[in-house]
Formats: sequence, C-alpha cells, structure tokens
Amino acid sequence: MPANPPHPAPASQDGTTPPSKAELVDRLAGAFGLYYGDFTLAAATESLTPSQAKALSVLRYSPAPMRALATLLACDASNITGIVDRLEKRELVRREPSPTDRRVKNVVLTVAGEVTIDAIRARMHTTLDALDTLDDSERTALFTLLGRVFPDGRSGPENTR
Amino acid sequence: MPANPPHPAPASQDGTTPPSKAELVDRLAGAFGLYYGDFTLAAATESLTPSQAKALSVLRYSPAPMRALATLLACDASNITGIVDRLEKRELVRREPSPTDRRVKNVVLTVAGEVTIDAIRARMHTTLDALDTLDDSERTALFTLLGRVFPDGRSGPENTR
DNA sequence: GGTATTGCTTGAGATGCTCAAGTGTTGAGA
DNA sequence: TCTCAACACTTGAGCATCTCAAGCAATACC
Repeated sequence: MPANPPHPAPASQDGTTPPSKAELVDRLAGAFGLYYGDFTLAAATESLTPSQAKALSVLRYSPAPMRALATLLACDASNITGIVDRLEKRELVRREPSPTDRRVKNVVLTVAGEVTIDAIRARMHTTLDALDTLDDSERTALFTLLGRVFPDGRSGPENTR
Repeated sequence: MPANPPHPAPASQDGTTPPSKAELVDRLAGAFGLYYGDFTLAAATESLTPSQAKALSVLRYSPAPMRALATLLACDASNITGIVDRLEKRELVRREPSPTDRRVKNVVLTVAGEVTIDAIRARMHTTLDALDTLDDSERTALFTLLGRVFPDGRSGPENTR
C-alpha cells in the first residue's frame, strides 16, 4: 500500500467539483496559518505576544472569569494567571472580584486595552486588504459560512456570575 | 468621547445586511480560535505541541528548507532548529542536505510523519463534524472564498533548490 | 456539618520564541 | 581571482508559554 498522497489531492481546482473534506481542511489550515502570521505581526507592533493579544481579543467581546478565559483559549487555567499578570502590569486589563462568588476574578479590558486590540486588528493589513477584494454578497457568504462551521457560542454577555 | 462599542456591533444578524469589515475580522478571530483549539487538542493526542504539528502540516504539502519553514510559520529561523530537532528525534521528519547548496538543509516528512499529521487532521472532530453540515455548494463556496482571502502562495512543489 | 468540587495561584520542567553572535557557503563586484 | 557582503543554519541567553501536580480559599451538595 503506497503512502498517502500529499494534500491537496489534485482536484477541485476548477470550481465545479466540490472539494473533498480533506481539501477543505487543508485550505482551512493554510488560511489560518496566514491569518495567524498576520495577527502575530500586528500584535508585535504593540509589543504583545500572540497569546496576550488573543486574550485581549476574547475580552473585547465581554469580560470573563479566569476559568472561562482558559476554556476559550484552550489551555490550562494556571497558564492564564501569568498572561493576565503581564497584561495587568501594563494596565490593559483589570482583575475584578466577583460580587457573588469570592473565588472568581473577572477579567475586564481597560480603555487602553480596548484601544490596543482595536489597533492590532486594524493593522492586519494582509487580511484586511484581502477582504477588500470581496463584494457585499461574498462578504455575507463568508460571514455566514464561518458562523455555520465555527459557531462561537458567545450568544450574549459572558457569564460573569 | 465614549469608548468604542464591543464587537461585534449589533447588526448583520439577519443575513441581509452585509457585515462590516470589523464584524468579519471578529468572526475570523472567533473561527480561528475554535479551529486552533480543535487542532491543539488533536495534536495533543499524538503528544505533539501545536508548533510541531503545524510544521508537519506545512511539510505535508511538500518538503521545505529550514528557512522556508521559518517564513511559513512566521517565526525566527533559530526557532525552527529546535522544533525540527525534536521532530527528527521522533523520526517524524528528516534533514536532507541540499544537493545544490551546501548551506541548505531540506526538511522532509517521513512516512511516520505523514501518518501522524493525517491522523491529527482526522481527529479534528469539532471542525470535521461542522463541515458535514455543509452541502456541496456551500463547501465549494467556503473553499473558494478562503482561497480568495488567503491565497496560499504554494503554487507548486516547494523551492527545495 | 462534613466532604467533594470549583476557581485561582504557585512552582517545576519542557517548549516556544526572539535576539545577538558565530560558522560555513555562496555570489557578485573590484 | 580576491574580497566582501549576503545567506542558511546553529548556539546560547533570556523571557513567555504551556502542562502538570500541589495547595488554598470558597462554594455546593448530601
């Protein structure tokens, strides 16, 4: 039995044959690789590591307890302590004790934190320029399809207890 | 002047109004986060870190010199040395001296490396299950749109000199 | 009330990552 | 040809990231 062929399999280049799932996964991998590079570079202009910027990105939507941050960033809770420590030292983020559960600390973006993550996103030129080449219906389609495949689960303000 | 509103701005939920660029970037960020979590978890089942798995993913397409790997993974070249060291120690990857440029070492997937990265992709259940909910035209649309926004630049076998 | 669970922190150990410096190779110009 | 700049890779220092195990305080459940 021969080794598996390299991805992507030589097909689905003409736009008529629907891509196989492997081809789609391969394209997702490539797309997110480029997105990540763009994001990392933009974060570096604010002297932030990708992890720190990702934390700001998640908090841009809504405050969240440490535990929720760990879940959203797909890492161990103990990891978040250090990341939030460094963000707090730079006053991009604030720990606020939960009024209803004294174990919990809610992490909140400061105004400086808001400005910083917005600036980072505005500096993702590779991604932003590429989005400029889409017309309205294409943007709507991409937005909708991504929402279908990656439902964010953030249906309302985060559970800050 | 009030602080910027949280993302996403309360619009574009009905599918008729095209999303703003900020909303699209926000959705990309969310989608990327979920994809990355899925990928990280799948890589962990093979005892690989995300960076190691990402390197395999890039090499799945074609061998590449260390320098090209650094560019594709958007990091310093000195970083690649350690990552490839660990992958080579596990025999998932091989360094081959370039026949035409003795400075260059081409990194090649071993068969075990191929099997491993294919297994990781096959274990990305969250992503794969979501793709199952798309019909053929939707898959084609997503594939095409991602290709438009994130052209991978890998138009043929990698330049292995 | 007693006990398990939860949220967060700490410390150890490995990896990821950047920067500066060093080695060996290539290539282009005097 | 000789010289020297540029390039590919490696090494080492220093910090950030990440996991795991352990521990503390607060809460939840029986």
